[in-house]
Amino acid sequence: MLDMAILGLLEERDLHGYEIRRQLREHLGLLANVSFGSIYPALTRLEKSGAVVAVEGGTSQAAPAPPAPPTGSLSGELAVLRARRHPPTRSRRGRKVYRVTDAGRQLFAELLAAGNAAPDDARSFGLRLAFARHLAPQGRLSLLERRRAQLVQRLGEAENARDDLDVYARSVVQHTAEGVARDINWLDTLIAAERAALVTAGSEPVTT
Amino acid sequence: MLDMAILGLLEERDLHGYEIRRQLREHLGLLANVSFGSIYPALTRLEKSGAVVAVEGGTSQAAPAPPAPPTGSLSGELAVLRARRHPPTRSRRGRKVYRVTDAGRQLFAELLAAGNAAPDDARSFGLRLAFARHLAPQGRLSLLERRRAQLVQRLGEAENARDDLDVYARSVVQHTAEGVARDINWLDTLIAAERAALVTAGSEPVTT
DNA sequence: GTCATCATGTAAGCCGTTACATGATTGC
DNA sequence: GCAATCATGTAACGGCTTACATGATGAC
Repeated sequence: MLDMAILGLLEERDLHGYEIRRQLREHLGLLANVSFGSIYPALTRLEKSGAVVAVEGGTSQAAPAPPAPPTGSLSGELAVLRARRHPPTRSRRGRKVYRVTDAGRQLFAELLAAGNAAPDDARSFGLRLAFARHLAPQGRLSLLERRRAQLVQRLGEAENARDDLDVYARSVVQHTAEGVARDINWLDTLIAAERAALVTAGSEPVTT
Repeated sequence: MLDMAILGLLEERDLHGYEIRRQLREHLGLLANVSFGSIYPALTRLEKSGAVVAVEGGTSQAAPAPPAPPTGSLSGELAVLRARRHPPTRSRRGRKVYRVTDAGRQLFAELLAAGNAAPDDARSFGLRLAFARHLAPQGRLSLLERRRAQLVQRLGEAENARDDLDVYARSVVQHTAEGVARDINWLDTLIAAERAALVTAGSEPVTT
């Protein structure tokens, strides 16, 4: 899961470990507490497996990045600008900047599509959805629908909402259930949007 | 954390591993997927450390349970009734039924109070709150307030809500933030209730 | 010159998982 | 008598955390 997150971030632009962590915590919010003790080994692993390479950065800033699909990605450009803001000067010592390889991109695609039935928890779902733009339209749709089905089931099972719980336990259970219901509504709007996009895609170009 | 959950459940009534698991998934919803591979070792560990004992059950049903503080616990009694519903007959083979000891109760109290500053994640907080009735009023209050502070902080940090995210990532971040805000509101009502209870406790007996 | 921040890494260990192995009891 | 469910346990491994160790750079 961490691997997927790292590859996903590197798909936008080249990064070093320290930066990756920051992106993870600020950017995504999910995986907020991921520690260096996880990231560096993960990067080493990915490098050994050929999914990423360390570009002896110097001044070489972000790769042009994959031609960037028209799907709303001024994000990349803005990011480059911001990165330039506090001066890139010289490559501060070590700073191993990593770049994703073709193999890495493929691995990312697999990881993203994987768990295509595996009961993914909230975190892994959130992460996948955050990278959903790298997914084919149907892939997005099935991701959303799968998640929805899971939540519906969970809600159903919780319907045995025991009344033999004390105030506190009951409050927790109830609040959780409401949260799940809310998530389902959210998913419904997303699913509707995807469906709409799928339909219009046939006739006219999508305008995000 | 599992230990705490197990002890908490055993504090209501004696249980065997299989039942514990069911309670965990149906009852609490949290820790829904906890597996036997976790539970049995945990029970063994707890038994070795003297926190629980295996009562060679036979027909000996739930212990009278600790005198049960007046704080709304008809739950225990109802539970005993239900347990009796599908016939206790004879003790089906192995069925190691565990009972919490005094040491176990003390351990539970410690575990419950612990992390009294440790940034507890949603799960561990939910679990603690679910067992909040075993906590002193001030303990409950500080549990709630600590959690609230954490969430507020998290929301604050997320306020750097980047606008350079694509549709999907942004949706995830936003939805998550709304969820946190919702949690804070919930905590506020709980905190208010606790405060009110604290105040009235001085003058008249609490009527839950 | 010293402190905060940036930056990388290693080692030990926790907490849980999956997969496997086994067997009793009940219902049909 | 066979399957489904109840019930307990073990072994291997995975992923992430904490704590530790190290050092460069920039600000003041």
